[in-house]
Amino acid sequence: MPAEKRVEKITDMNLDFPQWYTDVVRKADLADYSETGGCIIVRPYGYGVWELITAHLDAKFKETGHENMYMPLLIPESLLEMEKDHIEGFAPEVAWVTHAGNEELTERFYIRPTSEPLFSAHYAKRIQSWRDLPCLYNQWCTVMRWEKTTRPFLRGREFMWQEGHTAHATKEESLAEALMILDIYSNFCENVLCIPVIKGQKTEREKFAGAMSTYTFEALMHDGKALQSGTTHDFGDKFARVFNIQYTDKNNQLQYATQSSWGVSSRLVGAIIMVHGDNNGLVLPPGVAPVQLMVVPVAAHKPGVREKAEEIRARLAKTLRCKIDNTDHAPGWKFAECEMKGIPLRLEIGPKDIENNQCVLVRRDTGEKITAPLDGIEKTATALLEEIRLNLFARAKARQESQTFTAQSVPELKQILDTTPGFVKAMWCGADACEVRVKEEATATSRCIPFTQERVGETCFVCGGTAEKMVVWSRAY
RNA sequence: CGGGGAGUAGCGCAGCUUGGUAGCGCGCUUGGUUCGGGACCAAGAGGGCGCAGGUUCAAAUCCUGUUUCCCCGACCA
Repeated sequence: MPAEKRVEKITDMNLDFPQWYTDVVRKADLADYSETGGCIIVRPYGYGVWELITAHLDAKFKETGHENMYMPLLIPESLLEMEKDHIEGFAPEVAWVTHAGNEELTERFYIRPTSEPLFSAHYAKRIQSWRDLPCLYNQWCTVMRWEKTTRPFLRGREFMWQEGHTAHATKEESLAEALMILDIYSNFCENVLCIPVIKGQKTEREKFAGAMSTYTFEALMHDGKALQSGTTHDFGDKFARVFNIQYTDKNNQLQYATQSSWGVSSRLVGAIIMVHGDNNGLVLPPGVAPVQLMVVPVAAHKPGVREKAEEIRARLAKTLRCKIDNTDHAPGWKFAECEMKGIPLRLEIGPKDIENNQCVLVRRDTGEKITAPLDGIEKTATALLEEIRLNLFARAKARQESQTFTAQSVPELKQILDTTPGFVKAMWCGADACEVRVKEEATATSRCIPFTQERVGETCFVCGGTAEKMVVWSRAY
């Protein structure tokens, strides 16, 4: 009893969400701070989650015809001159390489914040004929953006991501690509990460620097703030005209190629934490849990327990990611640890269970304890993991719906966000000035123009003009 | 970039007001007893106080500069 008081608990998420987030990151051992300012150390457990994310997505990219390749980390300054909007968007956060040893370089290089210029320059060389199209490339790498404020996984100076870059013959094709990838992303988010998302298009103000149109999927975090979880961009021929990416079509006519780019980053790990986590720590969706089931032997010193527990682990390891906790901590410590790390299922087995040829399964999502026969435990565990997956999504979906509102005026939007943060749907006339006013008066930004439109009012909620689109607004990370 | 907070043992903190050469809890090591919700006893190891200057006989403690981290805001791909 006094022992329990000494245990450092994580901060209550309802009292101090940012602190809770940091506590989870560190106590679940996902990441640590590094000696390099603004850059985190991704610990093996956090990297394990990322590896599973990459494995799922990489398979999807390949299924849809994409190939992985790798571009240099450094980009010569000369390429920076080329796409004006793009550069203006990135320039403030670009890090430069100016010296080699003590020698000042004649041409400076910048560390990629994203690789559109390199891919575009490459396409300009490689693409000659309609037969060279499409080019469907992707690279897994890290990028650098010199952020002023950072948060583990959510915003860092260097972060892990994937950037797809494609070139096509027509505007229809580059648009179709951007939309198809958006579906891959959002399906992955919903089915594997169990995070419900709203898909839509970014407004002119919020779109990617240099893009013709940007598509996004937005998720709602536990504290009611939105997280842009990934984006896809259709460039049309904008970059092609700057980089001179031209090909000869079937009619021997010179044409500009069209392009798309798309990316998701290790920010998804942050989304998982903030959507599913609770006051006991992390809650991992089974699909990306490095350990899906932890076997915890109870009274391991008693004859036969350790052996039996190991036997169960070996059986389960054939069908799922499974470990056994053979440390000499007390069982209660191990239980708490499993919870902190978000392991979806815990299997407790002790002398009493062995006597009855059973074990106790504990769900991380509900805390429910289930006594299950050892015979057929593989099937029981697998079925439970599937139930957990469905429940996590259903739970997050219900919360998102309960935190989605509509507003008829900017003061109403502000009032909602000040009291019950979430998504707010409101009609918009399409004018940039109105969007700016929302930002100034309610400190909210447009998250997206959802693909699934509904009319939640008759006129623009800012100016009262003709309502063009329903837009989802919120405060965002 | 603006406002606020903080850097003392691996982690969480106290000590700075009133300078005298660093302490507590957890963790760690060893031995023993334990083991179904963060066990207990005993014996140990470990830091010179973010960094750089300055004042002083003497600096975690005072002064100056600098850096890193956290929170809020601005900015943001």
